[in-house]
Amino acid sequence: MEKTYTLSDTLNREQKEAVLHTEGPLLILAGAGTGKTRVLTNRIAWLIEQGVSPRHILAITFTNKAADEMRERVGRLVGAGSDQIWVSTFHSSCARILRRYADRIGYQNNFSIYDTDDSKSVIKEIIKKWNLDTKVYKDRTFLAKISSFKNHLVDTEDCMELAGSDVDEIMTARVYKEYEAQLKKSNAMDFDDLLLNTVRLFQTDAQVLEQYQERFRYIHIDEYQDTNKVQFVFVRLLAAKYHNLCVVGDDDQSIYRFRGADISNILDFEKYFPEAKTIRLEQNYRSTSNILDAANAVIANNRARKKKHLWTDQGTGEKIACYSAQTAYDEAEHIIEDIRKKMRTEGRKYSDFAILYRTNAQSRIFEEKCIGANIPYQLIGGVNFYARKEIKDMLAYLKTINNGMDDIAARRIINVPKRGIGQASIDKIAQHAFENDITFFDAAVRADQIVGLQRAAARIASFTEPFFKWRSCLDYLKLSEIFDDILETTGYRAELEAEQTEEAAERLQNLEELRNKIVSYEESAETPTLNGFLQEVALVAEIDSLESHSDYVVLMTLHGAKGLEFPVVYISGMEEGVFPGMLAIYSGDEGEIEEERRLCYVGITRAREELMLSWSRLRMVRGEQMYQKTSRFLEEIPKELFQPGAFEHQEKKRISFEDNSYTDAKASFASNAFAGMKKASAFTKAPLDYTTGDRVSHMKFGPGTVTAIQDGGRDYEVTVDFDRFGVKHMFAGFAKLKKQE
DNA sequence: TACTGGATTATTTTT
DNA sequence: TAATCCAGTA
Repeated sequence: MEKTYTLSDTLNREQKEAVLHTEGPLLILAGAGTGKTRVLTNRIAWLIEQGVSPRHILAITFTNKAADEMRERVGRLVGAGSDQIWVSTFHSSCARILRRYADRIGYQNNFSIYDTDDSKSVIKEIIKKWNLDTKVYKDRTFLAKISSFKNHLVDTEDCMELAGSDVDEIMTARVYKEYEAQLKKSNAMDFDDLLLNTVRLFQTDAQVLEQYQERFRYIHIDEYQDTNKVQFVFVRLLAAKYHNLCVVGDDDQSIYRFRGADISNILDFEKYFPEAKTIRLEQNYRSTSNILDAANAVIANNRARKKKHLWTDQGTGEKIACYSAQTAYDEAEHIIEDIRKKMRTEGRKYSDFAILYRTNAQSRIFEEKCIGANIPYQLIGGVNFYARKEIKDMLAYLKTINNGMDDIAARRIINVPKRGIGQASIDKIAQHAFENDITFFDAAVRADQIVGLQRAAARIASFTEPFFKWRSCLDYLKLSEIFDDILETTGYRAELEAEQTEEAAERLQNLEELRNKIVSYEESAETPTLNGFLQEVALVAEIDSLESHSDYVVLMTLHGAKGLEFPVVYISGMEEGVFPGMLAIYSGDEGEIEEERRLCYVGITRAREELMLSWSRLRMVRGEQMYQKTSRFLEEIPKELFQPGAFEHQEKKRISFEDNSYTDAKASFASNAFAGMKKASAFTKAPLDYTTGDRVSHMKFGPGTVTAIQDGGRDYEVTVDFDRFGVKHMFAGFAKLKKQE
């Protein structure tokens, strides 16, 4: 008992309340940095302390990394037994359940897990097979729609019904149906299927459901604001028996609407569980008040949210820095320079810094600058390790060994490395497989019986034959040994070695790294299997690779930063069209802008002590230079929170492409930005209807006289002497000057 | 069958 | 800009 006391002593009143409320549904509204992880870990520890078996506790986290951390922290609190708790992500949990029971819903338990690339390949095949016009029907669109259907528990039948008589919708429904058929035939599930099929399993098999309800009597869901419909149903089913469901979330940090996250899950929690208790955590232990005030000011502009008051007693701290750059290059340089300066003057470590940006495409410049400045950095996101060609190739071999029905995997590697099997042959095999309703691999095995393939048969056999050997070796050879044999037997390694290029060397190195991962899996798993390895690999997130104990500057997207914190945070690209992104602006949907604003809130609240916001006037967007206005989010932060002088300096540098008024109506702001962007990107120098000496008028600055016009390449740079505001330089495309008659 | 080069087109964010 | 696609050639 006394152990529990010390444990609760480190908690504030609300936190303690949340820890002690163990029976019945509980909603913890935990603002950024209010110690929700501490509450969760202490709560789990308390449960165990109360005699609840660790076996009966389930905790769903957002990433594998968060799961590991939580398990470790609970372990430190309670000692032995913590390894019995299920702590994992939604996807891993479902995969684990399905590995046992997928056969009850018509799959084999060794099913493959398709990543987005694989799914895309399936869609592409369908589009090709049906000769659809690729101008009209995009794989991306189908994929997004199918994913959305699955997240909303809409099956192919429902989908067809919903489509009504709309031609495009009917086509989508047909593609969806075919896609499902393909995956089923390949004994494969995509990411969404993991959840959907678990729900189906629970709904069709009362015995299995009951078993897991009994097992998970105490359920915890972290980042609840980012759950979608299927996840909600999954949770509801599991909790239906004991009702001991504790969810933690912050509606202001919901940033995954695009993948189906349904904010009403958290907003309406009390509706679904009328007996629910709600506890709000509002004391922030992370940031200084300047940072917190900025975050609060930004998020206050959102309408769809629960009002809350986050506060801190960490002191006011440093004011917020900002930097207005000419180019993205300049911006990166300044940030890197700032890091170096702080390393010298404040005695910081590299790992104190995080550079955040809206899109992965922005990362490259920072990478370059870090290399140039000799700063060790860790890039999170971008090209996933497991998405690299050589990795996917080798995994496809492993998948084909594991699940011969996996057509996507088999097709991927039938001619990799080159075996002289061309598209024509591959199509014939696929055709034969289709006609005889067998798998692609099996069709390849009997290539010698397929009309027109006799000549290629030997080459195809050289592909299929080794698989029989590998499959029979599975029981007595180690995974890593089979891996080595694949590299040798297929000549994959030899082919790369022969290339003698830097790129090939890098690929070889990546393969070595993959081998290391196999070895470490073999060492850590209690019963290592090929199946298990493939599952683990399919569900790792980029963020899982973040090494929090080593000394690196971290580069990542704002999304990636969720749940993390850093002493010093840089948020770059604070420009309309970048952040908020142009899709959000174009959509005209205020909800989209609000999502971006939440993302901004998440970004700001990552900072503990120092925050710098930066933007660039000029930015290269898909090969085109674009001039953009500063982000509206910047305007939403009270000026007095910024470092004194920071803005005067900006004003000068910013000249006046289009003024950003702090007082002006926000509404016109958005439409201006839109107009400006469109001009900057879409047009090439419309002829001007005024010349030097003409009287013109500007929307904001009023009347003035044109004193100079300079051809700036893409646009004219116009100098105007305004009657009331003095001389300003501006680009004609932005200024929208009207000639006065 | 494999490779080259020109054309085309795409852009959030991630399990 | 960068990745992907397609047509024509070896």
